[in-house]
Amino acid sequence: MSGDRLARRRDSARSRELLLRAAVELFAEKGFDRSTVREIGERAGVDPALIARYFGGKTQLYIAALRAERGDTVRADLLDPEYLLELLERVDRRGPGPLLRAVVQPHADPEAQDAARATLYARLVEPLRERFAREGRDRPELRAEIVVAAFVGVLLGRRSGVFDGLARVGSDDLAALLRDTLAPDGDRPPPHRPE
Amino acid sequence: MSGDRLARRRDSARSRELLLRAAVELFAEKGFDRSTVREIGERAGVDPALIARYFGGKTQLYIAALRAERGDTVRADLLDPEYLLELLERVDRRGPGPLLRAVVQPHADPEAQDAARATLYARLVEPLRERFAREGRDRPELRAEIVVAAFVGVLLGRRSGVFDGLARVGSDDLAALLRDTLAPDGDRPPPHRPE
DNA sequence: GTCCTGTGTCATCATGTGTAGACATCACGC
DNA sequence: GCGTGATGTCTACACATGATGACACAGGAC
Repeated sequence: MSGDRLARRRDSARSRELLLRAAVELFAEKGFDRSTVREIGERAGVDPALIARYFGGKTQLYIAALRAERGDTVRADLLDPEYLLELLERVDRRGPGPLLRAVVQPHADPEAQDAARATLYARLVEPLRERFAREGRDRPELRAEIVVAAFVGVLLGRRSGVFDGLARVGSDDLAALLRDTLAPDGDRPPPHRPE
Repeated sequence: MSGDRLARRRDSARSRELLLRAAVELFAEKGFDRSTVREIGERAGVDPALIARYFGGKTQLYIAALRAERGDTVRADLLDPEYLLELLERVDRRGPGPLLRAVVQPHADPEAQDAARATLYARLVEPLRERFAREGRDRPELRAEIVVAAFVGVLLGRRSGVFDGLARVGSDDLAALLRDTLAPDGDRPPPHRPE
């Protein structure tokens, strides 16, 4: 039983962890395509060949990074003011996770695509759907998807370098504005669509 | 004066045009990174080496594609129901343009990045900003950016293969829902946030 | 000590990429 | 007919990428 020590010279668990952490960062910063295994290895301080050994390949590492990011699952939905602000600030600090990227860019690898889909639903769509259903709104799932997609658009747009104001505004400020525009406040009467 | 004839066997203008059109399509379908000059040439039925000759390189071709897409500039903003629906249907038919991709993913090439920014502002942000300013809302530019980013999120999310319902819903249906959730209806009283 | 398994390092391969240049072929003026 | 510039075609290069396997070495079992 030598696996307990942390500062071992040769420690596969540690190498694995370093790779995973670097992968989360890089996939978040540059997306899956533009991140290279060599760069991940360099940031982790670990030989990139170990990616293949420990994860099986770049795609599997991506999926693992997706799962690792999910670790801090929160039992709240986007329309919860606290959660919204927290999410905004987290993205400010650590950048968007690999998950958010998947929302707007289809993956070539269907396996990665599906992992992203499952994670996204569990973390963001489903809580929102529940809220909408609870509030008795029509088509809760579709509404939840729309809000999530819109929200992700704003989050990513903020860092894309394309929007001047969006990049500069503070996260608390933005949170208020977002809830103002995105969130259908409960007190608004349900729109009667003629159909 | 032989440039007038259209069906010439050798016609640089025609080759250029074919390349440009194929580039717009491919950049829209797969994004800048995943599109290769060889594939563009193949789709255009033109030798890819001509890309370098006529445009200077892949990046310059991308910028040209951006400009070409702008051709159908409309004098309307996203909150105009007709324009919204039209945009939705166009994306349905032809996919998101290369422009929309730039909203959520920064480009490696700063020149391309800036071209995307300028085009985006002229086509989408600025009209919305004008509307908001006309309506006397506070921070019209920031609001415009938020709405555009959110809208792009939905458009791209629709095709990312991550959202089930979003991918299936019809564009007219979606347009109604979008105006319902995204658009701050003028008649809605400004929400009084207790804080 | 001597093996032996886990772990790390390195070189290399197969493939795809953008780009450049050499060469061929056409249109057109003379 | 023939040269000349424009246009198109093809090959090759230099490079990056993901993957793989051979080898080196540590660290404990016996």
